[in-house]
Amino acid sequence: MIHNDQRKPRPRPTISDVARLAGVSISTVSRVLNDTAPVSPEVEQRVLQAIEMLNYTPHLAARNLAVRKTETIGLLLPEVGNNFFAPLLRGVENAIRPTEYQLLVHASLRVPDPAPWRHSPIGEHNADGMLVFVNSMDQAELLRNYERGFPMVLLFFTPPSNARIPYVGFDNTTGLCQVVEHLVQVHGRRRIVYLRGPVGNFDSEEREAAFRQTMERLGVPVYPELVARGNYSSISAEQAIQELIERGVDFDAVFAGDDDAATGVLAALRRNGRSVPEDVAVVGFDDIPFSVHLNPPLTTVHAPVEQAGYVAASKLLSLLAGETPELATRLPVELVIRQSCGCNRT
Amino acid sequence: MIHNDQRKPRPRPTISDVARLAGVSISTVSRVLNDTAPVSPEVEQRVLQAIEMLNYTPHLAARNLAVRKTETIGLLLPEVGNNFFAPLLRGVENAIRPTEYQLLVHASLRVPDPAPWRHSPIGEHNADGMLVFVNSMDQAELLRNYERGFPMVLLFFTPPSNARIPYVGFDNTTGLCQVVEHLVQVHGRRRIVYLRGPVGNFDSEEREAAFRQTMERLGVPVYPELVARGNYSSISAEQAIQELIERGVDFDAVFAGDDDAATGVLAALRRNGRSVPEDVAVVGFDDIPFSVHLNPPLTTVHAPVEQAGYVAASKLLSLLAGETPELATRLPVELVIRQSCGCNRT
DNA sequence: GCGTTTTCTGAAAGCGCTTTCAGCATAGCA
DNA sequence: TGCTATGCTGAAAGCGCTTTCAGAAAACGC
Repeated sequence: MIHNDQRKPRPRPTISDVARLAGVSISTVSRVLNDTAPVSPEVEQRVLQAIEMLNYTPHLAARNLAVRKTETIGLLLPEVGNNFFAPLLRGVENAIRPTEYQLLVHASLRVPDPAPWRHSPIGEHNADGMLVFVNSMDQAELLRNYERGFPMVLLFFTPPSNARIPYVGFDNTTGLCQVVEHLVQVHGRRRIVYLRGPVGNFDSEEREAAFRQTMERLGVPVYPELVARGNYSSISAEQAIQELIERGVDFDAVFAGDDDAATGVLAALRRNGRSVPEDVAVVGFDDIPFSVHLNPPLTTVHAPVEQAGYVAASKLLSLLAGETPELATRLPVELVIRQSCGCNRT
Repeated sequence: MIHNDQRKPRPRPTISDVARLAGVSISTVSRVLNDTAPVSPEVEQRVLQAIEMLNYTPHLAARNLAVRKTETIGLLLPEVGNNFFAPLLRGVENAIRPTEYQLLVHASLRVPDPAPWRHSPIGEHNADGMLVFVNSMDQAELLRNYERGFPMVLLFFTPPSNARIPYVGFDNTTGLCQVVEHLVQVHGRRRIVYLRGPVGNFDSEEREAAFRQTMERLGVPVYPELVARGNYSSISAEQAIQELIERGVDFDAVFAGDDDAATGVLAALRRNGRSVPEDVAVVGFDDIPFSVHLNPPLTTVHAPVEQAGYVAASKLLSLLAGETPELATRLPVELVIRQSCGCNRT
């Protein structure tokens, strides 16, 4: 027996269908839908019934057009699949849930559009405001949106100096300071390799500055051959360390850039027979859930990613409510000492 | 000096503004925007210039309303923060990128709306089609959408028997069969604890059935005290194992449900002084990126999550193109043998 | 040179909704 | 009883766009 799977072209019911069935005008239907004006109980009942019968759902695009709001906020990401993307999104969702807002996520991967007039895939044409992740929007467009008064909040980078756009990030400086001090003062490491993040990454640069500054303060030289390029990923970190070892460079500790990179560092070290933390101590940044399960458990700096998402979304929400949230939020990070630095050996 | 940050109420330019500035009608502007009809070069030039000057961007909601398409596809998730959510999203994005479609993501967390007429936060009112993750939409609504002919494809669960909705999932049966055989035939384990997934989870149930079936085929009893409740999370798995140990239950292997759970299992085992894999072998499912970095490296079943996202999105896209994609796709999984089962000891 | 295409353009009708405005009862008040 | 509040409802305008339709101008055919 053939199952009848014809796509029934029965069009979705509109507000007029409901109105007709209920024997009222569309204005009245709209009113019971939105509770914007009193409607007599019996009429309301009829309308509700009609809605039920037709299985009617209002068409959001039409409503948006009429009220000139989209009720959605956008989240622009440079890529997707980053390991701390999940907690970030969770934070954003938590902030948004109690509101009427939807979340529109777009991972750009920067494929520039030939048509000059269609700017970002998400912008004031389809969102009331947006969360902009570092490196997901070029500065020109950022500024253009700002000029227009489009509500935005920045994640993990600061706005150009003349634009007063709220942002949230981590207190990279304190975090780096703590972890470096720990390496140097507690464990006496001096030849510390510094694995950079992606070029142009805000956090990465801030962290490097803090690193150099702290090292200087502690009177430990930053050996040029010990700062290597990474991009916050496991493989690139693994390669970088492999290369250092092959080049015969001597080092007794590595700051991996982030925890993802740290796993790569651990792998490379293990493969080359260097023991952690005896031969070389390794520390990360972020404290992703897996760090505790690494071998050895990773000493790292805990960055409250979920909270960052929550705070950023909250800021945007308050912006949308016409308030003016605090401009800058640097979330505190915390050194979490496990074993990869040399502490807590069993 | 006070920076002037007044939100300039200058309204966004509309197509009429462009038309006026260019000295043409809005129809003409629309035509150059969409290239839907020939426009003389000089006029086109004028329009383009006006667009440029006004920094005009078409209002998507209005366009959507007019063309009766939203150009977005929805992704409905039961929660966010799942560890294989990132690769899934990556797959979906990859499939979508070459198209005009946007991605609207919503993590539900099931807070039922009191208003009966506003169904899902994402549906035919704001998307042309959607990807439905297991447990993110109740069956009634699924069916209602299906009746309406709303394009959907299901992720990791099969539709109710009478609904011909495409879906993609993993070949759980083969995967489980392989891993269990490995445990039993290669390593001679017999008292295997089986950690379930969340109740009502499709994959979980399919896997359990396969587990029992394979065990029977191999002539190994499934001890009731060895099947424990988990929910594909590290903590719950840790608790479950802890409890088994405290109850004095004897076992020599554990199938953890998924890799997240496996980390919990490893932690519990380590804490109780059981060595892996000597005392107990542990295996997972999914092969998330971290599995290789666990201690010991986890033997698991590789599930192509990103591919699942890609395939699902492709199916939806073809549905939207009016084609009829293959109904069911079970992606092949593959046993990846590392050390936690007892192989490859150094 | 005149009808006939062909090319380009604008007027206007919608898309499905909200919202103002006015209208009509009915209730309240004197 | 007449008057103004009050409560409820519908007509109609409009949100910013696309798309038919028809008209004007230019190009073509003979």
